[in-house]
Amino acid sequence: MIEARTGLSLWLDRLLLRSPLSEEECGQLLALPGTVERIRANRDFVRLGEEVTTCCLILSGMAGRFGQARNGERLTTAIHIAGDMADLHSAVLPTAASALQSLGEALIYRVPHAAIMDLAERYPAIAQAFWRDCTVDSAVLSQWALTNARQPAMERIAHLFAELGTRFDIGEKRDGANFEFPLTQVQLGDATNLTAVHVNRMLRALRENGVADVRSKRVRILDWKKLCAVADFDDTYLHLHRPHDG
Amino acid sequence: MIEARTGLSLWLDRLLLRSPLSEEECGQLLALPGTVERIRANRDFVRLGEEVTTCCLILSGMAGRFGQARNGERLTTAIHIAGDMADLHSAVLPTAASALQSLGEALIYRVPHAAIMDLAERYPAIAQAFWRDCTVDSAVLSQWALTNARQPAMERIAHLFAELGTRFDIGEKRDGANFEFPLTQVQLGDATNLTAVHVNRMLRALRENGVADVRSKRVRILDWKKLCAVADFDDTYLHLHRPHDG
DNA sequence: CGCGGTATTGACCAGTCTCAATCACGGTGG
DNA sequence: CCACCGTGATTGAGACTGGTCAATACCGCG
Repeated sequence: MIEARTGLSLWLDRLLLRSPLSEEECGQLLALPGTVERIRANRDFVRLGEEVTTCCLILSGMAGRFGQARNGERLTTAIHIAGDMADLHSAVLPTAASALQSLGEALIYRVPHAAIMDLAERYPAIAQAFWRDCTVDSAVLSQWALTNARQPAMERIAHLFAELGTRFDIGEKRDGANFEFPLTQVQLGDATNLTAVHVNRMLRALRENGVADVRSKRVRILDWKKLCAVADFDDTYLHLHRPHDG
Repeated sequence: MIEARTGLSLWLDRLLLRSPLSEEECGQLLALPGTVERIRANRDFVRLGEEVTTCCLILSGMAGRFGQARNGERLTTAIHIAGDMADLHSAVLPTAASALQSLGEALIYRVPHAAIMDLAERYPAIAQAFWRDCTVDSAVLSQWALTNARQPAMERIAHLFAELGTRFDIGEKRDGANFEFPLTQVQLGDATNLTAVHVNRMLRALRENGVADVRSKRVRILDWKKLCAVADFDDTYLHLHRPHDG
């Protein structure tokens, strides 16, 4: 279970960025029980409307959260990377309003709601940290909605890359300017509300303008400044910087 | 302060739909301190990026939550009615990521974060209720994003009316098929991601098809069945029905 | 080596936006 | 009591972003 431990600690690091927790509380969080599960590429591992009893921590790979219209069209509303508790919200709202799909192959750690809620009940600071984390998620979603609604196609795609790059840059040795990106162009379209055809055209434009090169499941950001300018990107909404220190 | 008491009790009713709370806990919630404030029509009363120290309970009127792109364009991400704690999330994330604007004239009750967090710390069940409520808000936002992204103009507008009608129908004598709606067509466009011109054309179409009549700050739903069909509306995402009773 | 899924490109189409003119209505001052 | 004014509503004509349809190329894998 070394994998799970690493994932929990990644997650804890992120919680600590936003909420102060005592030694004891950290220990309790790192000791959360669960089971590791390997998810094959592009599989739904939480289905829409399902009654869920666990939260899913991403250990490796990526996962998309998405909603679905009655005609079956999907819209990805969040992309989760290793160290994200993808559906912490399900602990208080177990009927999945949005589903989860692996993007490429992924490894997850399923933590029972019971264990999560038990900690929340016994440690007010942990409850607050959970609440806050869900709130940040919601802020990210709100930005996502704004970008998808108000920006043209290229800006939307650029924004997604800028967001992911920034998140990869935090707290790890991963390179925010060159990261694995296992989404197909269709999936990228689901996230940016575009057709695969148009995604393709925009990726070409981004490459030709020397902004970013997306190829063979990998994003290479060529010019971070240009990317942020194109994307109208400002990372404050991600709340990845401690409010009261350096 | 009779007004404030009524608003708090409306809010409590909604909390109780989703979370069980003891007599004592209900009493504590109803006793939350705060100050009543009258907001003139179409005024921002929480500005973007501002450090907030209170949560705003809507006592009467309507308020819009919105995000803003750097070019100043707004996107309304939620519409709040009387009895909604519009920015409960600000209690754990005081830097306003989205602003609040009165839609028409409104009356609000500002509750200090300190009082909210104090209750959350002393009563785990209250903390959980708050967390759950923010999560429902997030689910609503997610549906909003899906609708705005994937549905054509008329469906989006219809969906908004269906959602509001449903929310008005709960727990009060207000009529969900005929309610005050003080938004201008520009503001309605901000919420549905359309221009005022196109909103106007779609409202006409809704009227001509006998679905809904929107005129002089009032929505009249002519045919609820048709409206839901047009809107592809399903109210489960609002979580307005108690999970375990009738 | 062939197959299935993915990527790429082109030609054309459609929903929504933009620009612009006109209308309706509530409030104000004379 | 009425002319005036400003905001919001309504309507038309034309432009543009992104979607649809369709053909072809690529690539990993059995």
